[in-house]
Amino acid sequence: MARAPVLTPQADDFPQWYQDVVAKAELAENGSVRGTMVIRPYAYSIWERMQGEVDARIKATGAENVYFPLFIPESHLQREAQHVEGFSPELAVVTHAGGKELAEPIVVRPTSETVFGEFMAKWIQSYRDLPLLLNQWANVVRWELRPRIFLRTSEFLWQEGHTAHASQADAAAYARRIHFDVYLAFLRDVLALPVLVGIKTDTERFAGAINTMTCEVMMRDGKALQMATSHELGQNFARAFEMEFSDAEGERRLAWTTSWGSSTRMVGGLIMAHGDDSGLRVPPVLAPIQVVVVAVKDDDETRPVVEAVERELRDAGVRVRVDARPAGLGRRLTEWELKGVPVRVEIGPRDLAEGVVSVVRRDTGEKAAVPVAAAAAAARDLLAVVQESLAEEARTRAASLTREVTTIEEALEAAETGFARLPWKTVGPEGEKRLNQKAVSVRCLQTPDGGVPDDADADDLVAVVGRSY
RNA sequence: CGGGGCGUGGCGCAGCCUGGUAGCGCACCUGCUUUGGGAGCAGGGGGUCCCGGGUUCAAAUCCCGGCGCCCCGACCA
Repeated sequence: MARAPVLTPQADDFPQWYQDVVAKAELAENGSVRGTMVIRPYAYSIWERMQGEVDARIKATGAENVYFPLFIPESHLQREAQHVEGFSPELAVVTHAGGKELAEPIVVRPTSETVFGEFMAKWIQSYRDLPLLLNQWANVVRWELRPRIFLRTSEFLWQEGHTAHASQADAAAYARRIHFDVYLAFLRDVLALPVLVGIKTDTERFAGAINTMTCEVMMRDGKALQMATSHELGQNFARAFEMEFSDAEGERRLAWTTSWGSSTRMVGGLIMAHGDDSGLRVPPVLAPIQVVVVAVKDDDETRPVVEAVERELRDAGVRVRVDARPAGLGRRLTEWELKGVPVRVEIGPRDLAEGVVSVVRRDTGEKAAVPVAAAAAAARDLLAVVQESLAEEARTRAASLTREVTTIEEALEAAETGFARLPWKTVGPEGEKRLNQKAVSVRCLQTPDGGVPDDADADDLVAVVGRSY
């Protein structure tokens, strides 16, 4: 049956499609201050699911949650030279409070390396205090030139981890553990995304870091989105904040620190990596609502069946929602499609007369008539199928839009539709500049087998280049 | 900062050129009928026309000056 298009088709205008989804699926709206956003209940529930999954993985690495203040003295930020330089253009600064001008301006945190540095320095006296593994869930503010809802907002929500270690090797190993066991695992297993892991080039590296690792994901329009980063900060922040400890031999030594973060940007990535012309497609493992049971008509015949299927699903541990609202059926189905609920069970008189219900997959639209008694099990079993199918589709798409090339010219051409892979030594800082002039960037450097390089100067590094958000 | 566009009920827009009762679609409220893909009919409510000044008998409309927002590029999770 022909359905009126609800959204601007992706092929017509991808950015417009994105805005349409955000609005029509009731995910978020612009706030009253430029660049800010109001996150609506459904998107927030997705974020809460992300938080839960990421938080559990962070804690499994041994880190503990804390909370640090929103305000940072301006002088703090200036303690690490590259750090200030990197962030000062996008700072929001408080100059007045309590009705008068402040003696020292207060910065609204754009990230918290500096405050964490100050306090971690106080808490670390001995090698026995190391490693110190902290994480916080917070909001940060960066006055971006061009805001885009979820992808780049002036204020956003994230988690930022800050750790201190006794040796560079330990810091490096921990940063990698976070990168693989938290970020890569979450993006791959929960968000069903194909992830490129690698390191950033000098120009793309975090301000103040000696090494930045990234998780890059291709969106459906072929552009890249950085979905999480982990930094080795060397001793730069430890030095700036005098983070010293006595080692086993009684020698005073400087700690090695890391920081790592992932943000509400991931919601935007989820939308753009899996969404189709009918709206969001939320992977079942993540979905706040995994199955929606729709009563075609809320009458005495369907109600008991709806309730039975709901109970059975709930008992099976499925996150289920019943929709027996009086609104027209078409409107309701459209809404659940926009919101990307992975599986729908439709229960109505026509099916019930034959003892069946309809079980529908959101990812493919495939519809099956299933006997009432088997409905809940069928819906539940579909969750794993949809999860894998979304993952496979994203994998295939990314692979088909990635080309192995040998020259900058070819890379530029490939970047018009997706990614290009080529030897880093044929790009180099000069080639990187040329790419940048055409709005193409080096997303990451990988080992030939797609791993994270341990040696940034290795001869055989592969550069993955593309356009990005 | 450069380039485009736009400010008119909650949302999307028309009206402006050529000044004269503020309009349409969606949404909302009430009732009835409906419910297998954005329901139908009937009735109803809701407006500092971005702000300030000017011209005029009369300004959403013309003139001057502000402000704000959105989109496309350079900076970034």
